[in-house]
Amino acid sequence: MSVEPIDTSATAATPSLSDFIRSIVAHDVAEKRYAKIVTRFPPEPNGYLHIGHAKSICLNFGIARENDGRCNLRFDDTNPAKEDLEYVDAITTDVNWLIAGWADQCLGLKAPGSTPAALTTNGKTDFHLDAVQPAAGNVLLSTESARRAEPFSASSYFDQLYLYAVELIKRGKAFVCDLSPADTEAYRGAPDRPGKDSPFRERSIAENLDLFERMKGREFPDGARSLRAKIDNTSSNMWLRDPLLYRIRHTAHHHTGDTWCIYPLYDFAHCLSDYLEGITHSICTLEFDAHRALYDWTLASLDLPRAVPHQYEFAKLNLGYTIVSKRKLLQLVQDKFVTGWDDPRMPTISGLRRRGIPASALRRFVIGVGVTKFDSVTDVAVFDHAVREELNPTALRRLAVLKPIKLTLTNIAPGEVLECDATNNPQDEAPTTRKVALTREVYIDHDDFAEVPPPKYFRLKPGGEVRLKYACIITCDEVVKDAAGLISELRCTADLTTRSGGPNVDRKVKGTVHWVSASHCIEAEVRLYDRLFTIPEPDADGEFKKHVNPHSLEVVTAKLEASLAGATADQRYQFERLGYFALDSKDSAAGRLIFNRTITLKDAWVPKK
RNA sequence: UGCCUGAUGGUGUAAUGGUAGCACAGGUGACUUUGACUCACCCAGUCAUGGUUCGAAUCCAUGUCGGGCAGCCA
Repeated sequence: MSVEPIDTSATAATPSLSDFIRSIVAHDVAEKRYAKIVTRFPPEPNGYLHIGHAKSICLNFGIARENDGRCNLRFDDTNPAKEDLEYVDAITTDVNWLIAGWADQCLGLKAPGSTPAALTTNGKTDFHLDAVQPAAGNVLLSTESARRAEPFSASSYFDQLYLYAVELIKRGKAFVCDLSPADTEAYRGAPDRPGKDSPFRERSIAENLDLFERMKGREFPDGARSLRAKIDNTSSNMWLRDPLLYRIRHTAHHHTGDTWCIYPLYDFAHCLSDYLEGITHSICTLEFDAHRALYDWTLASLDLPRAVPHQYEFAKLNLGYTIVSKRKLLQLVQDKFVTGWDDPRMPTISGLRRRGIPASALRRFVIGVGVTKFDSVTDVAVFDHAVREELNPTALRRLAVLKPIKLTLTNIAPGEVLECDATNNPQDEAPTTRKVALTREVYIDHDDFAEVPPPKYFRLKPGGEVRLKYACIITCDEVVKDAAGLISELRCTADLTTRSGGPNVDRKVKGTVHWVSASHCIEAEVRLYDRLFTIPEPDADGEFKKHVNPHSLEVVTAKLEASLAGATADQRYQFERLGYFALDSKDSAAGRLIFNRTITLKDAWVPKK
């Protein structure tokens, strides 16, 4: 990794990223092996995208943008039983959001409704589907653009895939098998024990052709027959033991409807989809390593006329205190541990977005962890750091009190309003300010007062002094309690000579606290999120549900400075001394504001309890 | 007990036979009208054992430990 900051913008110079896959690509570029580098991001629409997919997206789109290439968005939709249009839409939105302003110029889409065109290449019949050059900007989201381009999908290759299967049969490399699923499994053997050939393996080509056509013709029920590759049942690689190519599923597909009752399996569909699109580098995660031999076998067996794609594998992302598995995230949704896929506690792209994480922060993080074949667990602190790095320079500073204690400044008259200048962002080169009202009654945060302070406590205590940020230094004269013994009010004196412009403005006190005027504030719901799991590796024992943090969400009614009434969803705020906050894109409404805490500020002070 | 794959500070990574570097975390201090930010300093590593070589994190051998592979999922 280079020492320069990671490039997360569209216009900045290409970052000097280096990893084993980029080295391979660089080598291929140097050798001029391809006219253009083409990668793809191929999610199955059976769930929402998560932070692990973000790594894959940034790898594939990153390689494309660094090499003036293209990255196709393709739905790997070959299993209608698990897939749904809801997921197609959600994934499309997520990908668009993550790459917007960074790599959308490399996004490969196809013409709406298009399928691979038949052509003759090097004297052979060939199929190819090229990408269209879409309009710039929110390509995937506007209906105008959708008329001109749409994501690729394996299901739009079903005709060609069927033809390739027939070709494999004709070449004696595939056969129709009548073994039941259970028998197929039994015949396959085990990793340390060879499998044995199916009794149907030596059927004639003519019979295979006839049976396969009848499979397609809805003649047989689910599971009755399958199309299998004829490879080697004694191979030490299980995926070479006559793997299935097609199975019968009388299930409607979200895209092709009832047109098909046979569907290709991943290993057959994926390599050929890559080929049809002219993919040069097919990048996937480590668990597909064993499949690479089958990927190569399938393409080689068809004797295709164009250059074939190659598969490379990298280690998927693991993050501390987080689950990164679509299947398990689905369980969290179904079992109501969270409110949905886009719950701000979820590591889904939609959840992170809703929590207020900028796309640039997500990119910064996943690019920063690097690409290797080492199965690692990244510390969440690295993610937190990336988020703060993006938010600190851009977030507007605002005053907000999460858990209010009323404080009366006894030397300020009721109704009197003292205007204070508050800085909008001290990180700006020329910071601007706004006015906040200081009045007789204000709120400070519960955590900023201690009747019995721990050692080294800089905040307010009986008889102690503290600065109200942007206002003045105050002294706590009296702690007023209600009948139950709970603190109901703090009576303090304001030293107005310490205000900005006052003679004693430079007087130093150890602590500075945030505050809001009781009469010039608004109320809002604020959702305080904590990590979803209580241990660093929630699924280490396979029981991640037992480690869900029961305190992952705390909802408070906060007091906010009045200017926040005009808060907008795309603006990020730093509530001073508390953290970064964003309006909830789903539940917040004008007049009923709801903020999500994106992340707390780093807090080096740890009181001893 | 088969095959594939991997191992660099606490964590994530860089170094492609030639000075083991960066980031995060942690620690100490400076600064501070955010206990934030920023700055300075500190901390701490090549899985083991052999071999090749003038020289090994890198190449070879053996071992150890980790991950993956037996869906008609992807």
